[in-house]
Amino acid sequence: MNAPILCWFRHDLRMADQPMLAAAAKSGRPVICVYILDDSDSTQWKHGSARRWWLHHSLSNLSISMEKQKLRLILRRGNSVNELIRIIDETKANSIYFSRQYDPYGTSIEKNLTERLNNTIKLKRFRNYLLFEPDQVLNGKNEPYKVFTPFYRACLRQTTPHAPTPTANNLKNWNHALHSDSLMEWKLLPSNPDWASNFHSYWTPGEAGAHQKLDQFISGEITKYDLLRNRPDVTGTSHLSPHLHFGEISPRQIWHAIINKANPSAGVDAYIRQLVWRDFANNLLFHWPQFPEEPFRKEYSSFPWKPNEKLFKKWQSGQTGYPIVDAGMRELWSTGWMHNRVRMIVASFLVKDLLIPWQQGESWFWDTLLDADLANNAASWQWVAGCGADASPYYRIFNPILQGKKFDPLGDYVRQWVPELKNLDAKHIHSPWLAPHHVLKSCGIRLNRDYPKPVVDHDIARKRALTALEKVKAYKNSGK
DNA sequence: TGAAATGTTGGGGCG
DNA sequence: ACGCCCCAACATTTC
Repeated sequence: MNAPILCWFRHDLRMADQPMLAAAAKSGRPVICVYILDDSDSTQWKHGSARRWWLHHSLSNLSISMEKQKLRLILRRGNSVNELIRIIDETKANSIYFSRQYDPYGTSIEKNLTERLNNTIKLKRFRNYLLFEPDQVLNGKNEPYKVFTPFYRACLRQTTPHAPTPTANNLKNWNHALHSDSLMEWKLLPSNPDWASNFHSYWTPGEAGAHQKLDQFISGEITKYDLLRNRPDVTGTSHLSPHLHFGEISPRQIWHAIINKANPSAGVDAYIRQLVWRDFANNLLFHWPQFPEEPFRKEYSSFPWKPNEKLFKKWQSGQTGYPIVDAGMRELWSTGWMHNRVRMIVASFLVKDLLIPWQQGESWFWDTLLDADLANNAASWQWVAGCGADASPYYRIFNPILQGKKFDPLGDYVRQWVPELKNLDAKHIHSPWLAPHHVLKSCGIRLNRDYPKPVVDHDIARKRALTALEKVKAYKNSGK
């Protein structure tokens, strides 16, 4: 009669706007809260190194929040379905509540669980990772959208995302002995070397940190978001991405907080639009599970990539000789995050100037980004590579010098992350190899010693990329 | 959520 | 003072 409810936490590591907890509280039955670290599948998309750091702190935080309500977070490691069934056996729980995921691995776990349980246990699936459900935003032909803008319009025509669920405060923990791993045993934190030692000065994982970032953003930059979001040299973005990815805050909470607290402005509209991009990426991944591995546009499988470990390492370590690219890659390494404008620039450079397969860049981002999200990562890399669903009609090659001048006009972003160039003036900082000798000398820069010369000449690389593209066109015209 | 190529304009140097 | 050329600076077209 009073069997406990198993509340299975996934990408929703929060207590507020948590419909599964609210529903469990309403039932009056005791709850067992569990998080499972599932490294069992053989895919390459396990938690990346940076995400493991975040996960550790997020779980630690969630666990403390739970203790305040006399709840306990059970940690298990292993195959999700096996562990859930094990806990069912150990506790005689008769329901599992959880939030739906949209990635291939998340959905396959849900499917396996449903099959294994075969209706013996009540499964209740909640929806709160996205604003809109990918299987409900469909075009006139009842097909998923492949282009962002129509998708966006269709979303805005839907019912407004409902208000956040009130936080449950009368939950009863199922107080019986139940094994939990200790978080430290999972060794999610890096050591030898601890490359994340500096992350705490940029990030506060956990629900409170998420709301702090949101409040700051709403009372500050949001009204100018449309103007500032492309400027890596100023604080113009919300920095919510890792919090969102781990579900420490839900997109609905963000949506409603913005609508209720911020003055209507072009900045607000632009930000909401970006939130919907997140839905769009998940929509693509949901309907196209191979999205992280294969080009959406088939003809791109004929693109003559030139994998090159040496150049790839220079890109990873921020030693390409293009300051805006190197600044971005070093920001990523130092902080686990990179400004979105710069992500596009470094991605374009890898894929178009170096002709290195986009999947390699995707994997590096997956390992180093705290906000690494399968859908967003795949959609963004495919977009830059030109093989995505929403590709532009022309082949877009970013010019790293022009992008630098345009979006880091004073060079402050470069100075912050490429300190060897910090004395260079704005005129030369995005192309130090073009600076006169006396300028370099007075700034204490010896090219190829203090800072590399460009690993490729952009003008030549650009022409090479256009030539490479001819293969794709020929393949397409040959009728696939 | 580009940028190169091409076209147009207008000011200044200069014969 | 005039016409001519040069070439920034800006606008439009094209991929």
